[in-house]
This record gives sequence, structure tokens and C-alpha cells, in this order.
Amino acid sequence: MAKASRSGKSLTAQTTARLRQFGLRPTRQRVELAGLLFDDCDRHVTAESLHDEITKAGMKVSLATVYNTLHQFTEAGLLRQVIVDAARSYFDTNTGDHQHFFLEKEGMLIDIPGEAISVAGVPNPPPGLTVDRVDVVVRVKRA
Amino acid sequence: MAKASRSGKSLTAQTTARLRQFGLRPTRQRVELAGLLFDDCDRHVTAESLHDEITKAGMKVSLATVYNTLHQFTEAGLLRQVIVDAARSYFDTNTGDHQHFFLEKEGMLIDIPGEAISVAGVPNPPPGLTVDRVDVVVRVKRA
DNA sequence: TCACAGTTTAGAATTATTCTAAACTGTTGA
DNA sequence: TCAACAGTTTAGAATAATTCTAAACTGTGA
Repeated sequence: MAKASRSGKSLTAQTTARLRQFGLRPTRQRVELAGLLFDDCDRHVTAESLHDEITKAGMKVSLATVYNTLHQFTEAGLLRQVIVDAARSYFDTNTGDHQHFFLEKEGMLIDIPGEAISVAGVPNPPPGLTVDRVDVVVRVKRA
Repeated sequence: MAKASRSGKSLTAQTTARLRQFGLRPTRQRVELAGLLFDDCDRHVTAESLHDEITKAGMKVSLATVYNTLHQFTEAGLLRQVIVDAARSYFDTNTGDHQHFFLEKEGMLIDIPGEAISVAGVPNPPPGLTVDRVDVVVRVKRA
């Protein structure tokens, strides 16, 4: 019998169902990537890091597909893109309201729960503009 | 007589002095770029936009020099780099404590005074890390 | 099982940015 | 005033992340 979760469905079956719910055809590549991304805890990846990871796990997905998939997952609301570094894009599996610590030196992101932080005093945006989202990045350094 | 400010020094002389104060040799290129950047109000530029601007103003500075200069000015504390867009780097002539509205569609930044916004509840960073800076980006859209 | 729309992919292309090495220019000391 | 040199500029090549292209492939619904 295949790996199974408490629900009785295999992980793959769960992932497949999830992808379908989000309007994405469950291709082998998407299922495998989703398997890595959504299996456990919250994760922060770059296209490169995810590509390395899946390759080392013995699966074959092209880098172009990793890029495509990250964007499609983001579009679908399964991922959130985090902009903290001029050099590369991060994607976060936690799509809920939260913020980040960012350790630039090591390219590491750490979630800060949304309830923890509050931002007060944001002025009204200039006429014709509406607030889409407020991002807080707490840049940290090794002491 | 050359353009002069209330101080009686020409703008160029002022700029030159300023660059020297910050440990930068006042070359023609740096003086010209500084002239555009620091003459009036607070500004947000990209390497490309600043290069276009100086070129259109009839001065000749290579794009590589614009990049070098933006980084040197940033290093010296005359500019601050703002990371809001995965596609390009912005530099802000306002180096004081403040935050930004960002209109992604148009690549436009608008300052929010530091006193206006307050961020409460930032947790202690993980052991061994210290907070370097807290950046707030208010992403806005055309209504 | 077939047909086809949607997907993947290798490799080329693009874009922002950095690097390189040669030419140039402030500055300083005589 | 000027020679000399360290610091600077620059064209163009190089790099790195990302996107594009067009051809091959694959879920899916009938």
C-alpha cells in the first residue's frame, strides 16, 4: 500500500485533489513540486532552491517549469511571493496574514505571525489609490 | 556669475564640498549626478531612470558609472536602497527614517514620514540575530 | 482510445546588473 | 606648474535570474 495520511487518501491523491480545486491540472511536475512544498510546515523557496531540491530527490523537472509552477501557484493563491532581496524572488507557502524576518547574508526568511505585529498610522494613500497590502520586513543580522 | 545659492557658493561648489565630506572624490560624473539627485526635493530613481535623465540633460555618463555611483552614494550614506520590486532596484535620496507607498504598476514610490507610521509587536529575533531595520511597504493600486 | 487543449522543456533570448582591463583625471608634493 | 599615481570612468564582455519559443508530450473528456 502507498504512503497514506490519516484521511486514507495517498498524499498524491490529496495533492491532486488540491490542485484541481485551485483550477490547476495535476501534472506529474505540479504534483511533485506541490508534494515538496505543501507536505509539512511553512516553507520559503526560490526557483533555484526548489529546483535543486526536487532534482536531489530524484525527480526531473526543468527549471523553466519550476518558474512556471511557482508563478501559477502564486496566481492560484497557493503561494505568496516575498520581495526582500534585489537578487532573487522568494515564495512562501504561508499565504495567510504574516510578516518576515529576513537574514540577508544567508538569504533566510522567518515568518512572524500576523497577529504579532501591528502597523499603525498608515496615511491615506494619494487620491485614486487604494491600499492593497502592507508588508513589513524586519531585516536582521548576526549579532 | 554662475548659478549661486543663498550661501554664495555655486551649486557645483556646494556639491563638490558635500562629496568630499562624504569621502568621495568629486569627479565630473559624481558632481553631475549629485546635482540631479540632491538639488531639490526627495527623489526615487533607478539606475536606468537616472541614466536617461542625465543623458537627456546633455551630460555624458556611462550606465556603469551610474550603477557605481549609486552604490558608492549608498555606501557613503547619501542614498538609501529601497527593495520593493523584484525587477529593479530603487534608490531614495531621503535617507532618514521613513517608509513607502509603492505603486507597482507604474514603478512609483511615495515617501511616508517616519513619524506617521509605527510598527508594534515585532518579536525578538531568533537568538544570535539583531534587528537592523524595519521596512514597511504599503502596496497600493489605482482604485 | 482519440483528439486536443494545456503543459513541459531545451535552449535561446532578455534584462538588470557586475566585471574587466585599458584609458582618463583629480590630487598631491616638489 | 606639473609629474606621477591612485582612484575613476568606460565600452563592451560577462553573469545571473528570469522569461520566451516552438516543438514534443500528456491529462482529460467524449
